[in-house]
Amino acid sequence: MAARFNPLEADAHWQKVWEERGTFHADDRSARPKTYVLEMFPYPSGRIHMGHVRNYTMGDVLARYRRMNGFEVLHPMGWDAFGMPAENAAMEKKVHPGSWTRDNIATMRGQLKRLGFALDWSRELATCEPDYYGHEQALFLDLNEAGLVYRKESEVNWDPIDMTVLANEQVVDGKGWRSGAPVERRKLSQWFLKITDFADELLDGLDGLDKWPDKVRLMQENWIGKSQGLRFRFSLASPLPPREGSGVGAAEGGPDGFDVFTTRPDTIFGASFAAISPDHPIALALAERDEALAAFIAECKAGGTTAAELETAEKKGFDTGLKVVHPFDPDWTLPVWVANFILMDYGSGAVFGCPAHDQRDLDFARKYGLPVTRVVAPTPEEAGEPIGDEAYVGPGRMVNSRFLDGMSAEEGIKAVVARAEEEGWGEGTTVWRLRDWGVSRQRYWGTPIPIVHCAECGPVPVPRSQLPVVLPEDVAFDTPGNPLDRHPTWTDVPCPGCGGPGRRETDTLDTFVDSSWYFIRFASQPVDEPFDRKTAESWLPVDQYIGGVEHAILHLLYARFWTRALKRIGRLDIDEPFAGLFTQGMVTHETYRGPDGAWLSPDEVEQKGSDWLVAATGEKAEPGRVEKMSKSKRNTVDPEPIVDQYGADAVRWFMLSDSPPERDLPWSEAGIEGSWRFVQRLWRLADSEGGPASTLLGGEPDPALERKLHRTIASVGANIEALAFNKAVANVYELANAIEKAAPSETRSRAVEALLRLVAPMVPHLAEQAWSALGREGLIADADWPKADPAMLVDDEVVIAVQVNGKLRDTLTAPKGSAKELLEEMALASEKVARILEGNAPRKVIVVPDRLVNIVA
RNA sequence: GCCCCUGUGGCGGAAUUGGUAGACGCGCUCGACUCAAAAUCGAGUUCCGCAAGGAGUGCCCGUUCGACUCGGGCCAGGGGCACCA
Repeated sequence: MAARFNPLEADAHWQKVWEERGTFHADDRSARPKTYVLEMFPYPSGRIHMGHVRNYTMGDVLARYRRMNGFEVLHPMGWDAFGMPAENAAMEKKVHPGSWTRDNIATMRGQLKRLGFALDWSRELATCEPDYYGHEQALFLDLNEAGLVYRKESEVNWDPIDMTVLANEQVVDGKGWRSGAPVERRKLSQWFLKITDFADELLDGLDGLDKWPDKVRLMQENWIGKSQGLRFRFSLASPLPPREGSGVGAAEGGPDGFDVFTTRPDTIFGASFAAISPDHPIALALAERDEALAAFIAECKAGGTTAAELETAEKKGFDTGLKVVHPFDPDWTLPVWVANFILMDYGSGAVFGCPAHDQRDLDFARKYGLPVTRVVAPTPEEAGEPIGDEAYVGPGRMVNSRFLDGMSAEEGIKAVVARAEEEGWGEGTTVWRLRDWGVSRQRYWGTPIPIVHCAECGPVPVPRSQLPVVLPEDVAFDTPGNPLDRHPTWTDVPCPGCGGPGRRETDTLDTFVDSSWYFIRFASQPVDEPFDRKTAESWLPVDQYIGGVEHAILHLLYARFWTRALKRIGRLDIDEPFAGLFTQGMVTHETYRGPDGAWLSPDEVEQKGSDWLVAATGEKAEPGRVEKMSKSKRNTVDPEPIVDQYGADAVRWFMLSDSPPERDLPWSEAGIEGSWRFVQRLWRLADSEGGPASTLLGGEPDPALERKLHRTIASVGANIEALAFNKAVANVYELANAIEKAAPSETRSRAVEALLRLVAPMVPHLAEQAWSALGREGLIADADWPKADPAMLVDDEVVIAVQVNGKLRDTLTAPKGSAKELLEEMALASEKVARILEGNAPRKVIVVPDRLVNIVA
């Protein structure tokens, strides 16, 4: 064997062998049990970053481990290839988004291949190619036919410079993130998917996802935001006031009331006002003839929408002079205010204010001098207690509430809902925070929405025979806006309905649609349809999905919706797309700032004593926090040169070591050096067995090493299964240490071979190289995972802790399963114990068999 | 504001159901090898203390023979949602 492991040669060699043999091709018709391991596919931004390396290494270890355990593993890779960065690059660098994207894919594919991932590259897909998005268009039409798609006017963030719609995340302090222009609210006709139809099942389905992190389930639950309560109608005590100057009353047929929603109908007798949103139709109608109100509404809209501004925003209101009638008392009227804290797009855009039991309402009431009446009291004594600065939101019994008095709050809720439904002025309802999914994007680089607009027929679906609707290639980005809008040879087509002049829909689909079904296409990719149902169902759901927590809500919720929608329309009988989910932490690195406050890259600084200096100038530098690698903080580390220097295995090993995978991993030079050393150490260990000449014959058995080996086999497997890679790595180190210390023996030879199998999923190139150097048949990738002998997992002797008053004083060794009496006797015989007891008899002795003896003095 | 997570050596972190805290790695110290260095190998490394011993898992209480682990109350850091009625 060579003295050193040479990753530059070995990596390329084994990657070629795996590829030529098709080692990691997933066979749809395999008789082995199937498993599907998937990492979130990357956006082809240009180059692979450390986050990708970490993500794909984790999935790879699991995929290779399952393969060695007899599974047919589907582990595919593709590209989430549509999106804005390609268009931005087109504008800045004068390249076509398509060629920019495809170049990036080529670069990144090459980088991924150098890491030796066990991927089935024959299933590679890119969402920007017609053979993917054409099928997506077909699925869109399926959903449309099923009534799950609709078109509606909706407000969007419009950037007047870039002439495009911005996502909320792209609006920074009310300005476009790129142009810096103040963002306008515009109404546009947009396409929506009816995700709200699935709100209940998406919520209920979370309960079954027991292999998801609780955190993600909770985030989705909050996002879906189910609120149960009462929706009821307030009647206006008098019609809308006369139109100014006209002397005429409210237009006939005008509103005679409005709906409100509450989760606390029990507090109805604590109502002291009604409040409507500044966007409420009644507010808008009143504003037409009331300049003061119009000014107030304008003021509300001017306020910032950032979290910090909302936090400090004052509760502001405007008394309309209108009154509504209390539903339980025709003689009781409440004033109607327009209030800045009422949202038009939640519930009905109107509420009743119960200041005693809602903090917002209380702040509002105190400011405008409205009455505050307690209607819930935690104890009878507190029934008469006035409300101070804090609303009472806890449980209690109803007071000052007529027929509700004495009930619990829960009983009160039921009673009011029952009465409202009986009398016909309200009903128990569920209100969701979840909104329908607006999928229209006024952009070029996305899946064209397969619709043609016709003056006669309205929006008409493109016939399936004409799919895919392919993006035109000849587009220019020298003018802002969507180039599809000014591309007549593409847009102007006959209406599929009547044959008259039609115009293609120029909106493209949100890229989250692309990622809502790619895992299905990976499982089955026929040419003529999106997927073959039987084949897809044979792989799905994804057994283990791994990715960043930043997708905890949107992507994962959309994919869950899409899967359920396909089920509802009878295309795929899968409820949940991802049975297991794991969200990995970020790769972080130290940060530094120079004397001018500018970020410095870590190799621009050097340490001198306890100070950090700018290497070039000798000025003082300030170390910052260890943060997520980002270009702006200048603390990124490009994986490729690292792979050049240390090889794929050292990088992979580092990604798995030390930090628990769900937590952040701090990158360090010392860490990668350590991984490199360990890879070489594994090689020397294999080498110590003498290469192909090693016979595995003769020598004495080594029972201690044997036990260590079997323990390690069991725990490495369990830890990989649990994705606790850092622990699996620690187990491997322990075994390696034990083997190194062991004298040559038959056991030691077998231990080395087993060790290679154990590390094969993590450092596959080294494992193959050593396997072959030891003259073993075939590939270690095809080898079986070693079996742990259960008999070897138990010791025949155990070390027993001897405590006095719970403090460790001594240890003793006893045969496993020794009687309590024997252990107690042995413990009391301890000199150290005797010294502490000073001849006094112990008050009590607790013996935990095979564990400890605790003497209470 | 509401909800959630995390606090263990110089650092990353281990620790079945409450049962020997600090596995494993990094770093550091000393030693071997070397003309020297790197690599490698050996020993050590929670803190205080020469030692005996004592203290110790963010802080304070509590439950227990025994608490990193369970309960109550704080503090700090991170994340999610957010005038959600």
